[in-house]
Amino acid sequence: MVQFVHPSRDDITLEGVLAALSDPMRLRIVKSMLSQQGCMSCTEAAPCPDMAKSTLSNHFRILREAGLIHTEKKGVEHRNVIRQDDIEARFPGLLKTILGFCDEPRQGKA
Amino acid sequence: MVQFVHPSRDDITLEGVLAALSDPMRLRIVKSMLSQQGCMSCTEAAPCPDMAKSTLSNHFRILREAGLIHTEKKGVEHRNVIRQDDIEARFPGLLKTILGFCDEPRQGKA
DNA sequence: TCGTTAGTTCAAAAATAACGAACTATTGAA
DNA sequence: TTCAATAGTTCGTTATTTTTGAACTAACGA
Repeated sequence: MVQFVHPSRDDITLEGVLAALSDPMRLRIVKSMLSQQGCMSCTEAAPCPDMAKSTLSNHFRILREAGLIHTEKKGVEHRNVIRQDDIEARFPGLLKTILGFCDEPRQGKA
Repeated sequence: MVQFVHPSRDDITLEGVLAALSDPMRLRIVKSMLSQQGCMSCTEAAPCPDMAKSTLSNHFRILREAGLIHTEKKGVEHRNVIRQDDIEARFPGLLKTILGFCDEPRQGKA
């Protein structure tokens, strides 16, 4: 039985959030979850199709333990939601600021 | 003769900046440089005194190559300045947002 | 010139991340 | 109920990144 570890709002740290977002793949995951604004399964939010399941699972665990997403089991899949309110309460504007730049599709040289 | 690699303003990438700032030590370095608002030698900006010189040097190289700091040789030491204008031009508000939260000394459980 | 200081480079050790294989849990169909 | 399929996790190994100490360079001062 899988137990998900979710930090409480106050246990969300800046370094944890930054570390979680410093990975291009995780940045994309969060970005797609933000634009979706609803639950997404791990596979739905996968940043690229050819990523190993275990790697993807690990990325979600890191995002989860950093407090960026909330995961709960729903049937055969896991529903992930971005913890936008908690992060906003903890670090107002941070997510919007970071992901806002991420929205520019490409910047100069690819 | 040491040649420093500094990306031009437009070559500064979000992921590079986030990756550079995702390390607690580098975050502290940048933080102290921001509060100082002037040149700092590597040793002056060292986040902890017991860090190996090579590690410190490596952190500065990462910050430099991410475009966060500018380094130039001045006598026996290296003067590092934060490239605040370039980062602001590239990602307005990012640095202030991120480092602003970093200013809270400690948050809940240490 | 010699010693000291500040920082870099290199190669090896330590820590992290990615992967494939095996596993668990749920669903749906026979 | 049993069997196959699906969605993720966990584990152990490999690959990549970080940290470190040792040796080096460059600038300064006595």
